[in-house]
Amino acid sequence: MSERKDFLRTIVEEDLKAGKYKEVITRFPPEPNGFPHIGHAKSIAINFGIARDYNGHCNLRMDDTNPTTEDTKYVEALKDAIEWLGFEWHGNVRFTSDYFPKLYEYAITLIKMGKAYVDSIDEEEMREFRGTVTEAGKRSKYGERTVEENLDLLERMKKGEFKDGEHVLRAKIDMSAANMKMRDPLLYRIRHAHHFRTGNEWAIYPMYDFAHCLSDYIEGISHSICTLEFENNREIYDWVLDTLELEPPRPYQYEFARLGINYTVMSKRKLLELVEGGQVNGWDDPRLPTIAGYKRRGYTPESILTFCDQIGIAKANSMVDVAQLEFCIRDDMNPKVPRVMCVLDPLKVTIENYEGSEEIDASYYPDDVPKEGSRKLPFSREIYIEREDFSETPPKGYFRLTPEQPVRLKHAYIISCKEVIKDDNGRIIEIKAEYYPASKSGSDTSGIKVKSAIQWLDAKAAKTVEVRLYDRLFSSEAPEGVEDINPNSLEVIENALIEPAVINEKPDERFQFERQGYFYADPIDYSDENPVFNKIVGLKDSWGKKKKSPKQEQKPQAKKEQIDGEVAAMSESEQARYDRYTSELKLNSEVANTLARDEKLSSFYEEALSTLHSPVALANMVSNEVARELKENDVDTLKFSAKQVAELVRMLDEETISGKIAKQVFEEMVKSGENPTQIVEAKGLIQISDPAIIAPIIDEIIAKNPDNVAKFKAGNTKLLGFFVGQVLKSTGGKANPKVVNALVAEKLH
RNA sequence: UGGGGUAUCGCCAAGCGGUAAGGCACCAGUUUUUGGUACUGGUAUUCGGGGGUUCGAAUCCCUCUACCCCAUCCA
Repeated sequence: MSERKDFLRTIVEEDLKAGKYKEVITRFPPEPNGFPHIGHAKSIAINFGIARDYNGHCNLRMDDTNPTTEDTKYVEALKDAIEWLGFEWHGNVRFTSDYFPKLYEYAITLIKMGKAYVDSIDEEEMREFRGTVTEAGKRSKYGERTVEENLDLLERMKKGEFKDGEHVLRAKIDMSAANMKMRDPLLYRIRHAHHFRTGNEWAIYPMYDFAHCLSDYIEGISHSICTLEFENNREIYDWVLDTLELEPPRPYQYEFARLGINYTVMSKRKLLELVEGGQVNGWDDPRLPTIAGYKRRGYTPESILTFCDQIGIAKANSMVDVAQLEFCIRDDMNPKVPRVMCVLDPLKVTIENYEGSEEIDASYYPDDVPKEGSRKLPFSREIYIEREDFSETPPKGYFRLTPEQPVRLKHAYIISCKEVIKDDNGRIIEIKAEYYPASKSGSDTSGIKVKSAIQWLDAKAAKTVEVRLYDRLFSSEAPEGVEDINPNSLEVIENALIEPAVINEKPDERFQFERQGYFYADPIDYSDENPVFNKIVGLKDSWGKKKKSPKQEQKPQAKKEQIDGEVAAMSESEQARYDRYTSELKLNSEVANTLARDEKLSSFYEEALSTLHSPVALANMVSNEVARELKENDVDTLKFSAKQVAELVRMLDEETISGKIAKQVFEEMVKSGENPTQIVEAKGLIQISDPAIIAPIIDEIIAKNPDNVAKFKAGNTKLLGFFVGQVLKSTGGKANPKVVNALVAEKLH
């Protein structure tokens, strides 16, 4: 478990501590209507991860309430994804369809309570009756149906007596609710369709908002975690469970931001378009962000999970950089995978002073990877190197082979270029080279310094392989659709060369092709006759980057100008109050404004003012602290009174307590409604202003923090606050901060 | 436009009135027979803007702005 908690884990811990649930039970509830992608992986990591961290469990539930879009092949894909990621669901796979009978019973209960009715208007009318975001809707006349009528109709709907769309069951809530979702949401619709599990048994199917909360409840879920777009649905979730007066405990819903990654798309619709439009080769195309795609490409489950862990969980819509994912897979591969040599674009090199052949022993792992294993590298007169590793006219900073610059053949000898052979078009077709016999890797006595070591392959022994190079599927950071597709996202190299050990010995299925990247033996297309490797990800390439963009000028974008909107005008009475507050009571305009514009606040203020004539201090307290409490509550639900607030301010005025303590006392009043004087007395919160008491505490703090003293003296004046904070902390907030400030400043100078 | 959310470095993200964590990316240096890895150091005088409260504000109050979600018999 990561030691730093996200907001969901914080909630779970609080609930556990409060004894709200015996056990944490989460669920991963996909609709089986598409292939899971890395966004699902995030949700899986959260739900299964939380269950694991708190010794609870996580269910897998297929939310199969819409028979027309769902299919059993998707449930298999979903199960595969979870297993591949290494999680285990609790018990059997659950299906919302398992609960159809129970759900139906709950619907009947709701009807009997007068909380649901059968509506029989058509879709168009329903839309009209729903109103708009700014206008209230109205209930159809069918809302008046009797319980008996509703019961009868629902039963006949279930039996299949009506056609699709003739009737629906709706919750009877509020057609003028500000939350559109609460305007009598649909609970059931008629659907004469074949369901992949229940067949033709049901003619009616529950809607998400009805089925989901109850399925959670039925399974004993404690924390129902979903994505942000369901925030508005939470109110129905609560309404259904509360209205039914179910036996506690009941689940609560929490939302987090779904995952977005740049240069790709994540919506089911867009993914489907790509697959069906033939832009990619199926759901497991390695360029797709589907779990099947990552798996086929060679990503490991560990790397995906690490990624999910690194990006965190929050509520801000965000777009994660693919570089973060790429880092995770590289980081996972680096210490695990054998290094091997592969040449993608071969250039022939003839070593003119070499006769015969030999086999060179070479470790699969570099010195910094503590793993054992090696293979034989055939070596003879004719070899291939990467075309990019030779340059006749090298750019500045080029480390590889040139007519003037020798290079090491990795694990073998140093060579230098003697002659460049070109064809009629001026294309280089061969290099004539010379090797240094004394330079053999491991026993080099030549004393020749080279700037780099390159991969190479013996011409006769090298094996031909197919290598598939993948680049990002889209060229735009936030692709809209097909028009943003990167035309070069797939490059197939049919005749790459690889060392024979990779094919013959098969030391692993994932490799680092030295200096190129990590590659994976394609699980489907690979055969001994036609080996195929997928590029998982390239190595970091600081040379390639430098070449492409010599200087990446990062101009700091100018701070964007913010336009201030109009502030709503004050009404006449508000204006009158404002004028009186500023002129008569000498309040500053901001405080007066806050008070004057709020009916509740101003009357509270004036009531307090009648007890204590301290207009400014009172105004500050009311417009800041009391305002917070009055935001969501009415005056009569508050536990404290205006009189008590006045009392608190009086203590402040008399300097019995500090402003800091006043806040603390106020919090207490909000919770308990106790008198401020009593709170202060009971907790001994009276302010300490005597320097004789404070000074020794400061000395102690200074003695304990020599580093910070030094930093302060070096000019970090922010640290004054640190010292004041420490002193206040050790006095329980009671030290008079003004005195502390003065004393600390004095002692540190 | 009503309601519900969100805003902290180029990208994620901690932070809950007392020194602006961390990761990715980036830059520099050291090591290196991978221009990889590893290691070291550098990157926010400032938290969407403006006010206010406070000895002290990213954190509390007011206000403005931008973005996301909601008017499927989808989930």
